[in-house]
Amino acid sequence: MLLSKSCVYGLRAALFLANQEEGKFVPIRHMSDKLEISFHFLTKILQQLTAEGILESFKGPNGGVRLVKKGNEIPLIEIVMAIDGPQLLTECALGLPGCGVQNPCPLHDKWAETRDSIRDMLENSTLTELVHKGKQENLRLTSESGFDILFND
Amino acid sequence: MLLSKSCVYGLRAALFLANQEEGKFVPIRHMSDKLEISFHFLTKILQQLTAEGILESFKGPNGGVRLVKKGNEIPLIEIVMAIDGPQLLTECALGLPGCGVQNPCPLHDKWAETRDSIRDMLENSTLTELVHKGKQENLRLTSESGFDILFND
DNA sequence: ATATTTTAAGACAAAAGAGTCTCAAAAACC
DNA sequence: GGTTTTTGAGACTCTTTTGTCTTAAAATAT
Repeated sequence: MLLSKSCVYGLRAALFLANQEEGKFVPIRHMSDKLEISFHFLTKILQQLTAEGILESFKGPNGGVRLVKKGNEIPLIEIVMAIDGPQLLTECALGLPGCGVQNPCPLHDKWAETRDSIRDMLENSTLTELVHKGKQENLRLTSESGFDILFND
Repeated sequence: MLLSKSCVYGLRAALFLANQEEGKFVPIRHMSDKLEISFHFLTKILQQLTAEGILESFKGPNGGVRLVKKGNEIPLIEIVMAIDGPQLLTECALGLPGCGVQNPCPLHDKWAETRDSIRDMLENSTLTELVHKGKQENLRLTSESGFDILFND
């Protein structure tokens, strides 16, 4: 698996937030319902994103979480780094510690190329970009429903 | 993590075998010592490769395992598919079941591209190719030693 | 103040991945 | 036949990931 489940849930939630009215706090319970993710689990994941400064949270009635920056300023890589850490883009494909240009494994060069294309994808896709694409084509954010679920309450 | 640890160990062992005299059975104990992988764990992994028809095994003195095909006929993807299965190259990046051209998630197109570049790398690198590269430049197959460990007994 | 709504924190449980161990089965050698 | 060397199969343990639950703390409203 490329991304952990936590990371995937974090990405889905971030896309959800990027589709909301800017600056509005959205309750995690609402997101967990819409995105079909366990409330407590999602809470834990979003706490990480809050700790990393990607989200802001507010307690109490009308509280919730929201993006600190605008969605078009947040590439996917930020979410991935915050949750899964840099391993995906730094680790040796053969698992050898300290593999790098100086002391490579036989796969190093080829893997470095592939890794760069993963990095590029994650750096060059912003939340807003994917939300627009998703809305235009009514693509899916859950196993069943498309982006429209984010509106019909 | 892109590949599971089992898969990485399987790849290292396959490279080791591709560097041995063709047709010779190599005891797993010998490989586990050289590659610094737990004997029992490596045994279990290589049993999978045997079950998948990538290795042949032979019991008793002078027994061991060997590659069924020549190393230059075995791309890395064969080992990866045998151990980790096709998930890496089929699964949706957002974890949505049934994501595909018909019913894509917002990341589908970009991820499909990236995934293709991973597939290409794994399809276009053969064991022999990496062994040659490794021998020429004395690259590493373990955390400490280079390819020369495969010779010095 | 008290009750309600929300996130925060952390204990706990279940499942999957990684790794160890034991015993059986096959082959070779004596 | 018995001993040794090897893989095969499976039970078992440890660790990490995933997921659940409980309680606390902050904010709001009445």
